[in-house]
Amino acid sequence: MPEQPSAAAAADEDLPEQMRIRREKRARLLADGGDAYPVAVQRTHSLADLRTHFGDLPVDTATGEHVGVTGRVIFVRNTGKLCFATLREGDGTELQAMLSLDRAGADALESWKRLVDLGDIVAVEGEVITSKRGELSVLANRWEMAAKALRPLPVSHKPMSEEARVRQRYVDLIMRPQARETVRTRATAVRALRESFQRRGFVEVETPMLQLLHGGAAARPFVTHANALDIDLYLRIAPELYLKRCVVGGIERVFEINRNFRNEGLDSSHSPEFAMLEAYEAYGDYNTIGTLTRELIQEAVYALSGSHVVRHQDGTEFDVGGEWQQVTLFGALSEALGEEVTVATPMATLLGYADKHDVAADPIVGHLGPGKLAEELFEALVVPKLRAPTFVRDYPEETSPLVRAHRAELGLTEKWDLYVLGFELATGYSELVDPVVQRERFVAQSLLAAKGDPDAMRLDEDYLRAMEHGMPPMGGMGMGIDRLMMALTGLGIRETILFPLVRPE
RNA sequence: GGGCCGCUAGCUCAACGGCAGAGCUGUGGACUUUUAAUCCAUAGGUUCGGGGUUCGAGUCCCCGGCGGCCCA
Repeated sequence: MPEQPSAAAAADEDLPEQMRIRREKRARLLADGGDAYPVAVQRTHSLADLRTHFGDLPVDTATGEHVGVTGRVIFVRNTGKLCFATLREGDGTELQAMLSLDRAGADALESWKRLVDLGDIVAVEGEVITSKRGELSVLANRWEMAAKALRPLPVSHKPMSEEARVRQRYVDLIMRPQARETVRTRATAVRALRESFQRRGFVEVETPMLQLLHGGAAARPFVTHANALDIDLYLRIAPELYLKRCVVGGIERVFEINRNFRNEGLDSSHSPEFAMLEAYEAYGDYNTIGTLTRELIQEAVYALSGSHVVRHQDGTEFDVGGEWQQVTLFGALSEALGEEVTVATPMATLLGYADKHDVAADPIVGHLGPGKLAEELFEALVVPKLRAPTFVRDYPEETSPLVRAHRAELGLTEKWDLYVLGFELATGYSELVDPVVQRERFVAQSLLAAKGDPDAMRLDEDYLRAMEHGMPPMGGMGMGIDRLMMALTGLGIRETILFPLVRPE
């Protein structure tokens, strides 16, 4: 590779002073015969190990224990012949390192003061002691750079802007314990979900993300291209139709936790790619799958807090134990309107209520029917009030093309939506398993698509073929993992996703 | 898609149309018990980009970019 020192030097000239100086310190480490990025450093204990083993030492104790520790320097206090630094390691545990003239020697002390910056990762070898102020510390015999940081950290006493946190999550994670906690909370919750499924005999599968036809939900897909086949493919908007194929094949309890992609807007509660849980239970229905959903969430909460009380990072708490409230869509809507509304209520009447309550009928969807309008009224008038977990049951057939007809109520389907904190967390069905009815619903959707509705589903002939082999009665549910995290933490979706999509800088 | 707010030093933020500043960070110095250490000295800017008004624009106007909030 042709070296161009002049160009490199010119680039260095353009750097802010602090970055230039850190590069000079890196060069100095090398010039002194050291290494800014050694392949290995001595690490005998984690900082957490030391905190555990030497938890309660009296002030000004020398233990005689010699250890090697590592950590990122997050705070330094250098005096003439004695230096203090706070080291932080991955799980957030902090420990003080001390360098004294008499223990480490003049050279080590000098190079420490000259070469170590906030943000560097260092290795310190020395004795475990407590300082005169009682702080558990490693008093260094020697120190070594483990990884020189070439960029300064943000100020630790002022919060980073939300944009900076999202765009440079690695910095956010370094700086903010809560950011690291959120990552662990998510991992714990997802693990709890998997364990809950496993205990109930559910099998986890992975179904296609690249699909010839997008289906299983009403949403706009991303389109990509397979060069080998020279055909366009869709990134999946839902795994539903494949999971149901699994049930046809005899995997009677099946679930998947994986990513879906929807080519729609992004805001504080929507991300174009999002993690989704879907589960199907043969010989179940929307009642049993509702119970399963409640238990999954309760067990995840238990894994996090040891109780059924959700604790948000801002301190608010709410209890999700016991049975949850159940209402019907039209029942709750009737109550909110103070007028009896059913699935048979005519369009004109509903439009009157919409007008009276200032709910705008969606102008984009030209095919707006009474069922859709009833749902919009419900979303506007009832949903914001649903704070405690609530199952809203029995949606109009018109808006639920993959759900079977209600066993008792004409024009309704056996579907529930689970609302919590004013947003939709999960949805569950008694699944439609009749291939003839399914074909009719698909055809109707195709007509909508032909009329220009980009959210309408396409006819999936292979899925129908699967159904025609006999699909057992079943309950199914879907839950957004990111939404679940929002419910469990009280955070916005961009905080629960480690690296959400942002516009390029 | 519409409305409002914002974008200034590495970070967080000030600055009536009149010399672009503070704190932290950095740099040089003092300090062997610090905990956002302290003290002295000091450096650091394409004020998001482009155009316009003006004797003079970070500030006013127009266009664009990015972000946030609210509404659809």
